[in-house]
Amino acid sequence: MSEMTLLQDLKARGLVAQMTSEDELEQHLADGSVTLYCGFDPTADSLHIGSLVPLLTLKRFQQFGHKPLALVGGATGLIGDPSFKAQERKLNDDSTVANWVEKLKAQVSAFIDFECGASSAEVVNNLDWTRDMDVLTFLRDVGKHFSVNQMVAKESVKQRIDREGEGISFTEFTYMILQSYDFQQLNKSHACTLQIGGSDQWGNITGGTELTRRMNGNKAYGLTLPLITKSDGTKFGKTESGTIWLSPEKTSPYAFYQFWLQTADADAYRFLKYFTFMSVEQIDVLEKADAECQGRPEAQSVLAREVTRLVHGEGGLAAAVRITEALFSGDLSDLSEADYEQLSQDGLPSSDLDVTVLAETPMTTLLSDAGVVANGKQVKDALQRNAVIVNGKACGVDDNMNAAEVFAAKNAVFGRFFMLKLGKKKHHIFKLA
RNA sequence: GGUGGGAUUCCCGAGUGGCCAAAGGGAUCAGAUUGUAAAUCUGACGCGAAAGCUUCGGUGGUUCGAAUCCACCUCCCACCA
Repeated sequence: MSEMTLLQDLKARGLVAQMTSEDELEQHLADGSVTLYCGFDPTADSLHIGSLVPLLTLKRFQQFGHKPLALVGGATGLIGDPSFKAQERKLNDDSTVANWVEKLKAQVSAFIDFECGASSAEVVNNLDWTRDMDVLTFLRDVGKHFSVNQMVAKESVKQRIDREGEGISFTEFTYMILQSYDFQQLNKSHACTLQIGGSDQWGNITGGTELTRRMNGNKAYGLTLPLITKSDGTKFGKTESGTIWLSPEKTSPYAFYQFWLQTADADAYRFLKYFTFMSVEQIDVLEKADAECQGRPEAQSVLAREVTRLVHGEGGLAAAVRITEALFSGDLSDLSEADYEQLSQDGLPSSDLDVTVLAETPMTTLLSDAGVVANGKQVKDALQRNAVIVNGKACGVDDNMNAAEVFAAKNAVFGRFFMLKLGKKKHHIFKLA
């Protein structure tokens, strides 16, 4: 890392999708500390792991002495980015968005350093410079610089314009102008000269560099990060239980850790480059070592550890590892009573059993109500395959109406715990109340 | 405002009077195999333990019987003005 320039490192990691005038940008970054920004729109009350790449990239720039601005889109979040979206989106109401803005601000702040002198990060909100702008000013001062012809030609809105059965509202169409205006504003107020973002943002970013040139007469640059793909072609960042969020309330550190641990071999080294601060050389060494020794590679566990630590800290990581080791590597009978308590505190799903209803509640209902699976069908399927295991004992179809016996106090560990396992990966602790 | 097209189970997408809880694909879940990987094979996949119940934008209607036919309504799209 010491010998490589920032751009070389990013390229080695596969983190550069597109950039404006590479040579000039390289020179610009070499000339001194650059202020750059990346926007995060509030489309939910938390960011998800997709935002991790740009977030960490901001940090990478900071490590090289540049000043990152994390922009939270209090204004753009009210409009909705149409880029590569197949359909027009519903508008969220402004109090919701305002609430999300606050949450994102806090989240984003965890990844960049605010106390490091000249390159200290800042969080900005584009609502601050758009809120009081009136329509006529917007149209005359900003809108005049945009050619609809060019906007229509952008790849990012093409499918909305060309595709049969879809359309785009003026509101969403205008999104690009707003984002471009952000860049121009930050260029004016913070001397920001570089915007980074996902590759879907290319159109919006180049709109901003253009506008900055026209309105401020300044050269500005753009760089986009690749879309994260998986080798099997399915969408990155989703599991059966939905999106992997950065917020521990929405995705527990344990679930988060498990997500990374289950990365396919074919993706693991690439993800290490994207999502960790390990050097490319270190990762290459690891890859070589994994290739040479047979059996299970190290990559996934390194990846899971590194990313979980980045997002949830040492404490979150420790909790995730504790649960993982208890459930997957050891004998459950090794667990102490305190361990069971700790596991549910660490984020292993758990729920209380109501003894009085056990007799007439089928296992299917019990488990789907507890959130172990989405519906009773899955439990039934698992029962048929003996894939429901309670305290080490497999249950069959016959046990479906036999919950009272399965969860009888005499079968409980320490008189009150049941470790339920469905399939190989799902665990749930039931506690007698 | 006019004309034409469309709305199907998570997604894409068949279905145009009974054989439809609805083809096929994707996603997802489980089993085998494995390494909590991939690939492959198998099963599940509206809800329900079951009997059974509720669906095909909405409301009415025709019919023994409708996702399929008719009327009206809502929303979306395209083209024309």
